[in-house]
Amino acid sequence: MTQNRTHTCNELRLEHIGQQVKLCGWMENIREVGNNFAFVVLRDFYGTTQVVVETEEMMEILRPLNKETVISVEGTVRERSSKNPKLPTGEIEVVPAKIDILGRCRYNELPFQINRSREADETARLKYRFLDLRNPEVKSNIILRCNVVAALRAAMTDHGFLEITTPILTASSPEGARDYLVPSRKHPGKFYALPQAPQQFKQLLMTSGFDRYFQIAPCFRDEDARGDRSPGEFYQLDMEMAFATQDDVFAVLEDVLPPIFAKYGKYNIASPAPFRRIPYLEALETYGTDKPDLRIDLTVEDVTKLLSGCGFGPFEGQTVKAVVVSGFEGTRKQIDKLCADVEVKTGNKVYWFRYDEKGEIVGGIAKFIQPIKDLVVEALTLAPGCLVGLSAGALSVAQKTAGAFIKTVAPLCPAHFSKERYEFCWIVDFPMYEIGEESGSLEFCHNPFSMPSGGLAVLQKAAAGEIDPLTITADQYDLVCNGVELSSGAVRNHDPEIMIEAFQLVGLGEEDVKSKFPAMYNAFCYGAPPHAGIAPGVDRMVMLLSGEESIREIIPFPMNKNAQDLMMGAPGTVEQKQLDELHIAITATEE
RNA sequence: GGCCGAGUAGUUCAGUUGGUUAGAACGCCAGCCUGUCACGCUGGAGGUCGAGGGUUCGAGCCCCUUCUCGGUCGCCA
Repeated sequence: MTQNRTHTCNELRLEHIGQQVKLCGWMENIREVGNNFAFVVLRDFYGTTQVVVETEEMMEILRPLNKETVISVEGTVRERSSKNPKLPTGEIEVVPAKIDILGRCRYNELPFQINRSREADETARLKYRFLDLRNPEVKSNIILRCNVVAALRAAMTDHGFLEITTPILTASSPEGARDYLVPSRKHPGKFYALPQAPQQFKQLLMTSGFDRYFQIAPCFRDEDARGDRSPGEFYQLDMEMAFATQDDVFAVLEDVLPPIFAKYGKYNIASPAPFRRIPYLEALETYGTDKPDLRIDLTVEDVTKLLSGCGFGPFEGQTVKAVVVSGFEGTRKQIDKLCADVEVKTGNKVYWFRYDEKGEIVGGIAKFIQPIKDLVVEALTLAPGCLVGLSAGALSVAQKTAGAFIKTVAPLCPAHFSKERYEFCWIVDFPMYEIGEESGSLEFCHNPFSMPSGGLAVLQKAAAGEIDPLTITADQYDLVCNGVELSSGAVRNHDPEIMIEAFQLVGLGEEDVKSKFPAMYNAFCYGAPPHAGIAPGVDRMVMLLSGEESIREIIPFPMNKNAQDLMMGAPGTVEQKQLDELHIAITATEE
């Protein structure tokens, strides 16, 4: 009995009455109800158990102890005389014969109260994350994450995928995000980089003949944080399949994800396979975004012809988009707030009018709509009692603003927003090229690894001027769930000739391909299989499943917005000797 | 880097038009309490109002600078 606990703090029930047991845990609370009488709540990973201290001998041990001290309690299980039906162990209590102190908590005041840590200041929580994680509510997200990762591993393995780890110390990649660099001791002036993704390695694995690869892969990008984007590092369910088409990749994730979302998610309904597939341009036109939330049944309609000449100044010569919200019951105040919110979010104004219960056009820009009322009612098939949101500007501005309007108005209209579910969709047919905003010339729209739809022939037509390169799409796709972009993937360009042709369209050549992606280009010259893959973000998936709004809630030891680990003190200074070994000279410091 | 918001007790917050000794709740400490379970009751300690400067007879409050945190945009093939 002196060595190990016999039970956890969530195990004892009526059936254990009379047994001698040993429990270990943290003293979560002490309720003294008399001179020689106190209740101690003992907490471990599994739950809590009440310990009753009713002798002077035990009280003497207990009195000097602060909450959160770790103790072991040996004693007898007894039926409570007043039971607590709210607790799984609420029918019993343990009467101690022996209490040992295993780890004393030296402080009688903590940075925050454990069971209310979620209300505490973010900085304090991060600095004392080990205390924050004692809070069962905080801990549960980490447990959820473990379960989800385990389920993903099991499902991928079931589908014949091998988990293969790829290097963490690798070479800097020329495109994409800022790299985290690691100086080389043995090679002065040279650096490793932490991988932004295992992209090239997984493609090399395909070239090596591995048929189905996956990895819960750490990825490192030195970019600024967001609410749903942790700075520095994040995890992806990275996968790649040889001899695979877009449909093959879709089939795997359509099989793997819905059961996991339904089982572990806050909502237990997930859209079944096949997920809806929406071409990129159609998504922008219909939903005003390339990551639509399909739980919302509101869409954007083009009303340029109908309204650009209605006499309302901001519509003149612009693209005008409308969103019809039928059965809108919000107040005028809500409409004003709604429009203000969208304006803040997008930087563009939203206009509106209502087609009220009496069939009158009222509110907002009603004055301009009134004269063409019948046309508008017919074109938008308006029913009495609806709100119409309008946006105007260049095509993409009008689309984006209408999309933001949909997202903002949805929470006000339960009839249009079936919230308690997971709705997946694929965004497909991304354009291969775009005109760069800064350069004004043709650039890769997303990444140069994707196979252009139609392959070499299409690229050659574009090079010959027979088609506009901007019309070329790539076999590239995004996975979107509830308005959150979970992932990008693509059928890869595995053909050196097609790679060179694709690069030539943006004014680069064979030498650029070779110098930017030497290993991959070289490997592809030795016989590469067609292959395709995708890499859904694990952190974002867990956020969706837990319903948390901050990414920090689902990471065991998160960094703050400024990429600092306040608990460990990273980044930190290092000794001069270390710098010397690495041939590094510091040219600027903080403070 | 731009913009928005916040910073007052260990914690979460209030603090009116600039005016007496800066308050509450939780936590902590002490006392009382033999069935609590957000225990209860009584009392107590605890403050560089983020920092610096300015205006004023007088600043938590107004002005300027600055730091920190959060959100957002840029950025994230």
